[in-house]
Amino acid sequence: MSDYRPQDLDRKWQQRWAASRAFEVTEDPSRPKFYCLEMFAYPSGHAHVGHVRNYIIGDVMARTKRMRGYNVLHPFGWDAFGLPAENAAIKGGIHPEVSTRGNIAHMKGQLQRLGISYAWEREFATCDPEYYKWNQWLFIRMFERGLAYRRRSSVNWCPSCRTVLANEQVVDGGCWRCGTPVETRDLEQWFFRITAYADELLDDTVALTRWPEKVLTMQRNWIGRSEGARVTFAMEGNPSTPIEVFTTRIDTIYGATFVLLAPEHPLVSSLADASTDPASFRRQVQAFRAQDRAARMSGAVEKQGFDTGVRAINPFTDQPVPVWVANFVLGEYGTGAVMAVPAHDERDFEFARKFDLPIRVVVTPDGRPVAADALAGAAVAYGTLVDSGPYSGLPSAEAQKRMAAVARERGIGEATIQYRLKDWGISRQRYWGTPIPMIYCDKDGIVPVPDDQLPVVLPPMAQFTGRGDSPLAQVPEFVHVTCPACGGAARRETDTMDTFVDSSWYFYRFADPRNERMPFDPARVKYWLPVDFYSGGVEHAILHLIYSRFFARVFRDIGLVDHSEPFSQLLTQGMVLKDGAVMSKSKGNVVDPDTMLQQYGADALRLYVMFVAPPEKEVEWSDAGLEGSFRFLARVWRLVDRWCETVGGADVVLPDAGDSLNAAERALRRKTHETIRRVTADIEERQQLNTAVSAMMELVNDLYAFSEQTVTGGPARRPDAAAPRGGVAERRETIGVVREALEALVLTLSPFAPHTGAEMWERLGQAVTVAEAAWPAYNPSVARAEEIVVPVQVNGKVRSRLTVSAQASEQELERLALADPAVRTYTSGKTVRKVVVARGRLVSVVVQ
RNA sequence: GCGAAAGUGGCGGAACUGGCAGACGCGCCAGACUUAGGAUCUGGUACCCGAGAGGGUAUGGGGGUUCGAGUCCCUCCUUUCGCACCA
Repeated sequence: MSDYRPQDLDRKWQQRWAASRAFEVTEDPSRPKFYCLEMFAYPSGHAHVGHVRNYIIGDVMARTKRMRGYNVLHPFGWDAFGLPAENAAIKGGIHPEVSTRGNIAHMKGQLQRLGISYAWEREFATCDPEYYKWNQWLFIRMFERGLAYRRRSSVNWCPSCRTVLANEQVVDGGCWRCGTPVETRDLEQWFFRITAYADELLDDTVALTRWPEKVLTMQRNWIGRSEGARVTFAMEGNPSTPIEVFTTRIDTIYGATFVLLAPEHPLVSSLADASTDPASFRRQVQAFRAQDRAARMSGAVEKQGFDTGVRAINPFTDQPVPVWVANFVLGEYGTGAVMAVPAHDERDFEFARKFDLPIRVVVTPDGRPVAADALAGAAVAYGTLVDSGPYSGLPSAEAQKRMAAVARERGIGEATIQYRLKDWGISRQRYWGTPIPMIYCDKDGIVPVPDDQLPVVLPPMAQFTGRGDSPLAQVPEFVHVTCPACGGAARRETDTMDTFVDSSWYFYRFADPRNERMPFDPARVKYWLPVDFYSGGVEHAILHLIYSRFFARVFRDIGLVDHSEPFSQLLTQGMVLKDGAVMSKSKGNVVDPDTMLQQYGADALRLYVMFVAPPEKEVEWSDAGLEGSFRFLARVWRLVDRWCETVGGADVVLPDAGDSLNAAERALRRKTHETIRRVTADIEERQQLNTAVSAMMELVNDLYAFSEQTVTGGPARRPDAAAPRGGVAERRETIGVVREALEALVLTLSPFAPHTGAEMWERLGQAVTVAEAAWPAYNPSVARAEEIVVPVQVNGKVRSRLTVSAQASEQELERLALADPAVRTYTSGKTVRKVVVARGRLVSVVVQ
């Protein structure tokens, strides 16, 4: 008799795995590979059970695939650069390097105590110069290809702290530290030309069949491709400054009765100068620009605008139309100017009604004119053109083609495609990130750092003041450099890269994490990639996953990889809530895995988190549920404890056809194989890990019932009493069947509960460890039931059940059903209209 | 507002291709074993009527297709998530 003491098992097996480097792998062309990856972690200090759920999901997959014969790569690392560490340094004076390394050490310990089967030999952190060197290398390759470029762009600026703020440091429009309202400043910054891949990133989403549709939809919306046309409106009396607009509805251009400019539009400034009251003009523009930041968050912003006093010429009607500045027109999208067609656009309609601007109906459902006064709202549907000169009578789609073609002939526009996706601004005026490897020379301009001088290492910094722009600009030894081209005095770029750069290719590095000559060896990446199973939070549905898809294409075009999509299958795991809210330190509702481990061991926690709900679903944490999983493991433990001696040394070969088995033995055997089938499919095909666990629970329940029936004493009725420990009355067949069941159970359970599984496997007398053991084989002929129960419905209600051979024919079933006494009480005196037989499932009788 | 997903016992959730709704677990009730049990084992547990056998009603509401609907179609309601003036 031995008690279930999971803490001892955790320690024992974790030590063994570490000592034998059990989960390290090498490329092996003779075996199918499986690259299982969970999104790496930001080392915040402590992992809570919400984070940990993701690692457990991945670990169940990895361990299962290993047992299924795959060569499994299951690595882990740290997304270690980022703002929180730097903020902490500003507040508390601890250098980011120090706090980050400390946090990594602690979290690594947490994951190891959970028994996650990582190839720790491959671990790295993005703040390792050996890693970020290759960020810099890749940046230079992108610069060479025109994929990295520099332009002016605005940043958040706190006038009080005199520093640049990241978006997440702007809280309710104010600075995170002092609350001062944030201003906008224009700085020269670096961008990645992701828009060059917009079409490809969009089109290829259809090939991602193993991604959640939700994520693909979000990505498609993010890219936001829209087909339309650019059209030029000349300025009345000033042909040198035309206004270009983008529209998806050129078919409605005869209804364009005014033009709207974004407050940021380049023309606005000169229009202000020319206006009758430049000061008031500018004041209004400034007010609109300020709205963007603060008002946008606080709900619906009312549409506002004012007349610039100038007019533009509608190039199709040749009529002058007023030009207004409007707060709802976006400066960054399209051309920053729109033609307003109030009759056919809701926003324009609202605006026109508010400011009493003219409305012209130019598209109607049937081609018959409609008075503008009759409109209750904008008519946005396609239809037939009216009052549109030579285009009247054409359907919208046809008109769009012809009008775009005519615009092109006349040199006033053309059909074009517009994206919502913008180029990726990667400059960060921060310390704790990858230095951008560029040098500015008065003579040679922008010069990349030569490859052989990489990495550009972050200089140690004594003090973090949180003032000024880029912290690196305050380190003279870092800034002053000689120009690689002319050898003269030059200065370094002092911005660092967005940390999303780090996370956009780390999954390649895991294939070859110590390479000193290249970001990775293409041959190794060719073997391991793409990632077969990638899991992480939905919060990365857009940015991380789209940037990674972008980087994969860049690597492909550089010639380092031969695929376009880095992740074959994506699983977005749901969050773990506590008291109905996401766990967070500030809310004080964090469930610490270590506390749970001390009480119940790693396996109970792992099992519970897998059992409570399907992986994608959000779940509410429950201590009672965890307790239940612990009880289940103890129940399995007692079962194995009771049988291990009997079964351990036994060598019983079960016949394929179970002729010599009695009914109970055959039933147990059937259950065993049915369980293998269900668990395997639930893990591999459906990733429905909760039902895999319940299938195993059913088998355990059956094993208890079986022991109860067939063996005196029962398995654990009296764990403390000197109950006979097997070997008494058992038939060889019984032992064989139980042994098969227990082995299947322990094997299928071990990905979920690896420590308990390994120990029980050992106790069952197995020579190899459970992690190396082969997954149990499913035998369909054993799993098939000989006898089945078929319900019989009369007019849709179940009235009887037939116990028949599984081979019973449809005719047989119909005959038996109609002859059944219970059925006859409902059919007697009535006419049987119809009998439907679903073989093996059900008989449905219709009477009248 | 637009888009997507989801609504099943007291709770978490099952139900694979349209075929016995509620697997499995939690909780609760009872029994056994016990000095004791918050351990363990066994049984019960959707709701209503009925002593019982049994009957009826149930998968957010309403309608439809079908021998048969949690599952498919239409419509409405609610919740969650995403996008939120993208012209």
